[in-house]
Amino acid sequence: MTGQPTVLLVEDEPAQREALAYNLRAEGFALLLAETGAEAELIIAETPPDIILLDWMLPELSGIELCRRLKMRPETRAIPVVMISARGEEVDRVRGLETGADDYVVKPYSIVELMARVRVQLRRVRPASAGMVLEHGDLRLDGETHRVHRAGVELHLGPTEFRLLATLMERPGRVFTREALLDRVWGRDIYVETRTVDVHVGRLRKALSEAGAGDPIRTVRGSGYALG
Amino acid sequence: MTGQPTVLLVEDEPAQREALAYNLRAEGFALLLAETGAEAELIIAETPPDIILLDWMLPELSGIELCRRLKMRPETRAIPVVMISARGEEVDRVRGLETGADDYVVKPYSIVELMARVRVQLRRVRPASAGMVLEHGDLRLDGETHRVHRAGVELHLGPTEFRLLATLMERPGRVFTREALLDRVWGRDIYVETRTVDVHVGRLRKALSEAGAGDPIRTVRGSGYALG
DNA sequence: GCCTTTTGCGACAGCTTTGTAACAGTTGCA
DNA sequence: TGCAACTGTTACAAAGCTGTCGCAAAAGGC
Repeated sequence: MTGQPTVLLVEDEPAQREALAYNLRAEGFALLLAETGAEAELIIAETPPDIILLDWMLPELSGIELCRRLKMRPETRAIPVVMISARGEEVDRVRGLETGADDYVVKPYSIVELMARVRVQLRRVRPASAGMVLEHGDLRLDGETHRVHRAGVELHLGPTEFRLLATLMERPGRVFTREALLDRVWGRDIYVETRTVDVHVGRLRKALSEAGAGDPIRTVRGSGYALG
Repeated sequence: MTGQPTVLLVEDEPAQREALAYNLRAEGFALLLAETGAEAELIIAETPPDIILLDWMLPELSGIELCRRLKMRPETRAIPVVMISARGEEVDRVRGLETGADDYVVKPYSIVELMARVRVQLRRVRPASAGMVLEHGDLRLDGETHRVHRAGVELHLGPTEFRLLATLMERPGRVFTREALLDRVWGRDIYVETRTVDVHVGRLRKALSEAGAGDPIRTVRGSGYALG
């Protein structure tokens, strides 16, 4: 269906818009631009983007209001919205997320961080494993039915263990650091102890061992974990 | 282990400097700032950074001249320099690299791209960081899976031995002094006995000997060690 | 050949990293 | 409400790795 993901950037200030647009294009995204909330709504109706970058302060229809509207309609609800705000108060962060925004960036923000957040949101919507069937060795993970089999035997995993296994299976053999796993499995801004990863790997191993022999997860001392 | 890498940013225009500085900090780099070439030289002498971001246009001592100077002195030659330029002609690109700059970015540049280039350069200096596959003779080291094979046989290395081998394999034939190895494998600020290197080379040799015949590591009496 | 310097390497104590059970807090649901 | 499943943290033990020492062996120097 699509090549690169489509990003809708809604920002009224020209300088900001150009800087962001430049970096988004350089990242290889297909770009849609809107200066006002109303304009954004038209574009969304016509060409639904994969993700929306939304400035908080907009003339006419404010970003926060637009976001609320989007999250009300079922056909646009699924599109992730990343809010960009000049204000940094905690209140705003909470309010921003309350309106249904999926993530939130406060100026001055790091472009690299923003790009990372965009990528995280995109991964959420079109994750490599969503609807995909991952196979490796005697393992089989179905992203659509959320079922996992080992050597034909179905095994029961909790949500976190499922995502953990899916992440490892996306790139079999590759070593993931605990930080990378926290990032991909738990999410960027959640703070959890590094060691929590170990515990979940342990749980995953236990579940796997009940369906087949041998440990498919490799511990790489000093670095992290890998599949196979 | 090693702390975060130190980046020296030399840029006279405040707006540019602040934007870059912000993004570099957000990436977790330790940051040194200089506004002029002369200032940069002082800082480099005092606290050698891991990498230098250098604006082409600088008052007093121009970026290109500073770069040439740095590449002349042996003690600063190894520090990678990434030039930032306002002009985009091919001529300049070539000239920039001719002066010894390791990479080159033309304004307007994507911050993400710049960061990527910085990381590439850092990886060159700090070994074994990324997913490179190094091969030499019957040896094969995969940075992504952290696996090492000799003549097809997998061998098990501890983290330090792995990094040591990776360092040697990055420049086969080159003789590394014990100090250089301590610097690259153990990290700049850790103090360990010089002789510790010998012990680890010994361990590495032992591990290698279990997978194949012949010692691929050469001892250069009075100097250090080299691969092949 | 003898003496000096340098390197190889076994041994070991101490340390860091990892595995795992236990526990308390949460959430979702009947 | 109570229950069941799941989560994150902690503490402790086990495993594995590290750095240093000491002495033997090797390599030069003369």
